[in-house]
Amino acid sequence: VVTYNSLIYGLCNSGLWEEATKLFNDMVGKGILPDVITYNSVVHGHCSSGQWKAAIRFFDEMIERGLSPNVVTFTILMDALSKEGEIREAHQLLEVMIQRGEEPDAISYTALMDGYCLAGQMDDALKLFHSMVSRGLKQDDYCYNALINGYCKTKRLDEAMRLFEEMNHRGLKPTVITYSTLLAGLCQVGQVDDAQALLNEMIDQGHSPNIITYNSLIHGLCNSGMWKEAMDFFNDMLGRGLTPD
RNA sequence: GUUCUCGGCAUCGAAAG
Repeated sequence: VVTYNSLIYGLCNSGLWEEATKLFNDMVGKGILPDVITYNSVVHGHCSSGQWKAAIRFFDEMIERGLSPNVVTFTILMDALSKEGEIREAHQLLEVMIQRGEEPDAISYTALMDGYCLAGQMDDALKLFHSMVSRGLKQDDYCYNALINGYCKTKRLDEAMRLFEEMNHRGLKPTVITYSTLLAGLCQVGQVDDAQALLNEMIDQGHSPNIITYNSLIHGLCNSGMWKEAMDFFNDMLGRGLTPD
């Protein structure tokens, strides 16, 4: 079943549904029953290509076959709902899983928090962030990044920077994603000097800005009409050997 | 050496809705 799971995961991630279905039937024919991981792979594949109906079809089928959705299954669905902006539904799933005795983990919480962050509902996101502690879950760099992104999107750079410092204090290492998020936020509100300083700090800390980092910077600057500064970063990027896309 | 297979965070675009 591990062999089939690996193959089906790969095929679903590439959107090769026909091939995946063939293997799926193949394994059943050989007496190897798809398990919760098989179904999770298929459901996730459909979710990440926006095929919500198909995802639900497999979710239902899985239950019909007597398999219990686990924390990963629920997180896949919550993540998909969050990204679609159906946060109310996503949050309901969190309640459902708790009622069923499936313990949500940090990944589940981040998926839902990200939904609130993308929707700009920062107080709801914060509530979840705090409830992680009461559930004994560790607040990791992923969930800090999601929150920071939310504050950047809502142009509350003070809060975003506060969280950035908090995560440093707690020994969590900011990643290239953390820096890119903040740089984009700073540029969008016109704090170009702060962005420049942070970029320098990032490099000092041994993180190389990538193409997305520069795209974020340039996009933020152009968005606020600062095309000159954007050109500076563009040249900077070329100087670092990055190829614009 | 957290090691058989599944889930969470950043830019833009396309598709879908």
